Amino acid sequence: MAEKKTFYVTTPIYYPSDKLHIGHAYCTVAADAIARYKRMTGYDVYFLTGSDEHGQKIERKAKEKGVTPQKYVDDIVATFHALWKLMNISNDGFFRTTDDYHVKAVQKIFKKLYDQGDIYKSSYTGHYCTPCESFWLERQLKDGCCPDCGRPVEMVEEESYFFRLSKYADRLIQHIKDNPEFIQPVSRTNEMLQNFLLPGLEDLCVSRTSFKWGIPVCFDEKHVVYVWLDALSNYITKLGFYSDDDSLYRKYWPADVHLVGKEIVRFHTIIWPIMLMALGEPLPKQIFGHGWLVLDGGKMSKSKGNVVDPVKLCNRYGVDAIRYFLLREVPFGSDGVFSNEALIYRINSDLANDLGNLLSRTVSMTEKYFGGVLPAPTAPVAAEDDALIAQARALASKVEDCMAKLLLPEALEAIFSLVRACNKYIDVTMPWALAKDEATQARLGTVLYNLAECLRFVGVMLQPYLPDTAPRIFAQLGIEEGPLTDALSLSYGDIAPGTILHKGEALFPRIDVKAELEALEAETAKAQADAAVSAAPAPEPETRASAEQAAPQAAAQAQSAPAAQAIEFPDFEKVQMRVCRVLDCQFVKKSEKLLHFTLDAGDGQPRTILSGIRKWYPEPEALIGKNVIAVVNLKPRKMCGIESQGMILSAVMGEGEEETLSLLTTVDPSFPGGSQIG
RNA sequence: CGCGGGGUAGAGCAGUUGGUAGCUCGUCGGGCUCAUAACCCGGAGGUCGGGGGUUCAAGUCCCUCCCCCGCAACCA
Repeated sequence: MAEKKTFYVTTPIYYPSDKLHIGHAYCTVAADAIARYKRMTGYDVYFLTGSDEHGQKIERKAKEKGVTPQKYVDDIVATFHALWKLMNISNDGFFRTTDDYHVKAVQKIFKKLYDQGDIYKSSYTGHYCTPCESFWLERQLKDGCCPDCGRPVEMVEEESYFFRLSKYADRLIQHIKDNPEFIQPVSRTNEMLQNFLLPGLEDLCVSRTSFKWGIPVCFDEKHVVYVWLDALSNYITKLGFYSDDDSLYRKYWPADVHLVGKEIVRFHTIIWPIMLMALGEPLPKQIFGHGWLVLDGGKMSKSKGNVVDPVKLCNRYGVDAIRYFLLREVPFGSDGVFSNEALIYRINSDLANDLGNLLSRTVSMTEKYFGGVLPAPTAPVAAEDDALIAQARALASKVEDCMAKLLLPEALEAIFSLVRACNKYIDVTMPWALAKDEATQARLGTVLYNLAECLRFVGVMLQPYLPDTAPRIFAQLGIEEGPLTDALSLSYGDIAPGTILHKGEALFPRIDVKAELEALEAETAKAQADAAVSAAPAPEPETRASAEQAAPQAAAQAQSAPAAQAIEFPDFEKVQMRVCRVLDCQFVKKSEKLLHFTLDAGDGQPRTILSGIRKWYPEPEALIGKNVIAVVNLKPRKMCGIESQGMILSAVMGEGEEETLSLLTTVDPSFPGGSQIG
């Protein structure tokens, strides 16, 4: 017998800084359905998921809790395992970035890339906050200060290792063009090409010295390997790449699909392939960027108390109901909407009304009319039988077509369309009428046989998606796990006449929509109340969003800020401010934030300053003729192609969405442009 | 003119090479009584974002405008 074809599918490795939410569950359930489907159709499958445990955030959270980082992640990773067990996830391996084989392999990878010159040492200049020990990007800074602690940052030059992404960019572009399947859905391909690849890649800084919780660079222990390099490698190190035993790697690599969220498509389609190219290894066949499960009432956030917890949902409605919803509701490559209503409607209409009820009526009638013994299909085949049987026979290949393109909702739709056809078949053939007449017993038997056989097909095809439910269907149909439940030998007419059917519990009890929604709302309200209480004493950045809190907090910061950092007079003297008269003010095209000011700053010629205040001054003409105050000796900087020569001062209150801003325009209008401020 | 994706029944979506506008949910009416008050059928409901053009014929092709959503850039 020929070797089975292999299939390697992965999820991202999740970050154990908190409990997993419904979005993680979605991705993993989708990967699980794919893995199960491939196993069912004869592939030798390896399905990998895991956790991404390094990085500064974990280090810090552990410190806050007073435990070691390892202990901290161990505890959270235990909840990952529990969730995947609960949700019937059939992963073959569970990967952790803290596993020792991984640490060693990543060190070897780093060393190899260094030795061959793809990683080089250089220096990195950035904004550094000493107390927080962190570098920040220009755009992350808040008013030029550390976004975490609000203290000023300084420009620090630090030595770092860089990865020559640029060297491989052309090869990657060619690969993407030659393999349209590589990035799915295709719309992401353009996004990556146009936004990153074609404009030119910058070399990537791939080491850090600002924290310790990571994989040390083996030849320079001050440095820790950049978390993405560390994390992405999981897909090969788990298979034994660069270890004593790389048989799994040789067997399963390259991966058939990396399933990833749309937010990390970029890392998987640029950094990861280039790493593999540099290592001389084959690239994965496909990166699939799935959409998100978006909440009806806005974004999920802890402070709103509306984070959807998959554990609660599974306990309340059953794992398969949740799996079904996730797989059915999120279309290929785009977002799906999560709401309690949508969930309950799906469960009721598809699972309870259509599928569960079909099984129930079929088994009931067989028991009622034939004592539970499946009759033989002895009547001549009628037209309606033909159509139904044809649809059943076509099911497996239809599902296969969908699965080949990872169209999971469509695969389920195909299965449920057979379910609906069965319900219709019952209506058309009217078994209860046939039962009343001795002469139509053979026809009645044939009808029930066809229904049982179609339900077997449905059960077989549902196995990858609803692994708990399929066996329950088989149990009521009286068939054993074996050839009759095997998708590869699925053939119409194999269920034996004489099989004993048993009516069992309802597959999916119907949910009372009104009562259920009320109960759920009560729970949400409670969660929100809890969130409000817990947020008050310890407002973290993430939990600070509620409107009531934002303003007072910002005010407190504003008052304490001057006290925090006293500067010497010479420092103050360096800043030159002047009164400026607004000669002209317009929107900057292609920007939604910037206003373009033309000012008389007493320079003898107009001065251009850009200011990101369009939101508060939607009518720029109204500012013409006013006096504003500006810093005029700030280093000029280009934005949107225009050089801005200074900064206009304004008062700011609140932050984020709540931020309110007012230009300082109280200067006596008789003062001319150029008047000194001091 | 930064790149891309969209605007089709109350909601969510399909509409292949131009040829009667469909599906799921909801709604209204009917049928049935085997079944989990489930199932089946039918009706209502659409100027296919606006305008222009090509064509015997445009949701579909071309031009143009408007609106939404991602990604990128941008608060000196």
